[in-house]
Amino acid sequence: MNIEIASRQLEALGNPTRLTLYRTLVRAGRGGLPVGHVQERLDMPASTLSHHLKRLVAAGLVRQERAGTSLICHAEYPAMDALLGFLTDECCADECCAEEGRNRGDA
Amino acid sequence: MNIEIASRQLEALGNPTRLTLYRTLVRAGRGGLPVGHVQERLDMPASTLSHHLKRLVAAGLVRQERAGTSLICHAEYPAMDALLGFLTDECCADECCAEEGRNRGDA
DNA sequence: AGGCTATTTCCATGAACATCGAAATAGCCT
DNA sequence: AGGCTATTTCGATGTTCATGGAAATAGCCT
Repeated sequence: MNIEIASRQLEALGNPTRLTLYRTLVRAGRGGLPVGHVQERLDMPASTLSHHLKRLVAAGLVRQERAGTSLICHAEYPAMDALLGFLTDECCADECCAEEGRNRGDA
Repeated sequence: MNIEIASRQLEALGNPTRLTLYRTLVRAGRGGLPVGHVQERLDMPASTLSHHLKRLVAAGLVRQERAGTSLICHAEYPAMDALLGFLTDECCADECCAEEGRNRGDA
């Protein structure tokens, strides 16, 4: 993980439509969801959805798997974990945070 | 926390310059860092830095405190925690994730 | 092959973003 | 007030993004 990848992933999530889309996939769990199903659920034009989905895939946050004419979309949980870890990673590293109220591990 | 706020915060972090800036503040810990200090450390024009900082403040991820002519910037840790929580929040909610490999609480 | 469904790519348009120099402001100190 | 430092706002420019209709592609099925 590095700044380039992390910022690209955060940017991908930093749009209401895409964040909603991503959360829909996160909620869907490991089974994933076909594109068409997502489209119905979120009620948006197919081309718009496809663009956003492409961004999420390019960022490595979503994986797609073909199943006949449908494409199943899955949230890439490990990627999300890595991203979350990166954000809290070196918290207070320049200060050596020793107080209990605010550490990176808990909460 | 809601989609609007979360996506705004993620968007704020979704830029390499701003993410670097934010991480610098996260590393700095509760003591914070004056704008000028950040500027020297990241070596960027003051106006550019100011714009990015404003975005982070507007997103609620950074707090600023005046100290004489300097402005001390702090990472808002609670906001980060809330955001991170939001991302993993309803993981698999539509599927009832019961397997051990992938839950929202751990890791 | 022909038809059908699912999804993507092409294209265009308006909006928002990133960057940074120059000028303006805020706050101290004498 | 005058001068000094720290930081922000203004203004301008080029870039990227968001959106969605229309056309193209992918993959099945008969």
